Amino acid sequence: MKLTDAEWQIMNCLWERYPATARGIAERLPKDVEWAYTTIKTLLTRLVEKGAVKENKKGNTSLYEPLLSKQNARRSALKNLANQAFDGAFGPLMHFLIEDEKLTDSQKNELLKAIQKQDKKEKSK
Amino acid sequence: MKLTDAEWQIMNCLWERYPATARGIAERLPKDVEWAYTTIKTLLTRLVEKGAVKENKKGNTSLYEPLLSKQNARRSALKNLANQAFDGAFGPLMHFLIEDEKLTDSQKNELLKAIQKQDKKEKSK
DNA sequence: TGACAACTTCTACAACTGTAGTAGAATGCT
DNA sequence: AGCATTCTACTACAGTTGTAGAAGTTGTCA
Repeated sequence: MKLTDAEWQIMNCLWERYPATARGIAERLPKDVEWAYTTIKTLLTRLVEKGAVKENKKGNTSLYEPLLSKQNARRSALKNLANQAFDGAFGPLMHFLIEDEKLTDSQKNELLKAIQKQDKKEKSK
Repeated sequence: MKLTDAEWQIMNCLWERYPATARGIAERLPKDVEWAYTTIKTLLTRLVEKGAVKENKKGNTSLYEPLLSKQNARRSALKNLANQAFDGAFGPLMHFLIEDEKLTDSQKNELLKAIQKQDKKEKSK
């Protein structure tokens, strides 16, 4: 499932807390995003049509909650990027990240630990 | 600079070898991409307008070459993804990759080495 | 030199995206 | 009950993207 830029904004708010009303989402959008209320509704409607969000009419007002998990959305986005820009493989992608982006020492340590931990879990299986 | 899906296809061919003609690019497109020749031309024109590609009319035929480097295109794409889906930070992105994607042992080793190497370079600066 | 091939530029057009207005229904306050 | 507020559903509309046809121009080979 592929999300557009605007849809990511909405989903990010929704994942942060749900069920949520359109109004609630409006309030949790980043300060610099100034969308008309109806814009948010439109986006939500599209997300419902896509099956990324569930809508629950509660009397007068709709409550929304994600069907697509953040996990999965991230996975798709990364997969997509890997395909487009890294020959479909994650290895080169990570490589690029490590070489290109400046990591602080603590970030590096954290990564090392993460890799090792993941390693151990793997072994114990 | 943001590239669309179709534009990535073109750019990938162009980075692989340039200067290149539209015909040449057509030939190097993945087998499953079957675009009319004019489709490729349209995309190239748009890329030129965007400033991602330079066009060089050689008599009857145009030669194209990238102005946008692969490096930079990748950087932008990653930055964009990080912003959208990982609160703008690369740390969590990498973390996600490491935890979520199954790495083979050798991939892990390679990463460890890469991190360490990068570390050393950093120190020696 | 004429005909076919290969190029180029223009135009087209539907689907998707970003962004929002309008009108009518439901709710709430006095 | 009546008016203001707040929702919702529907419509709109320009810009971007994917995809390509048409028509004119240049090159090439017999």
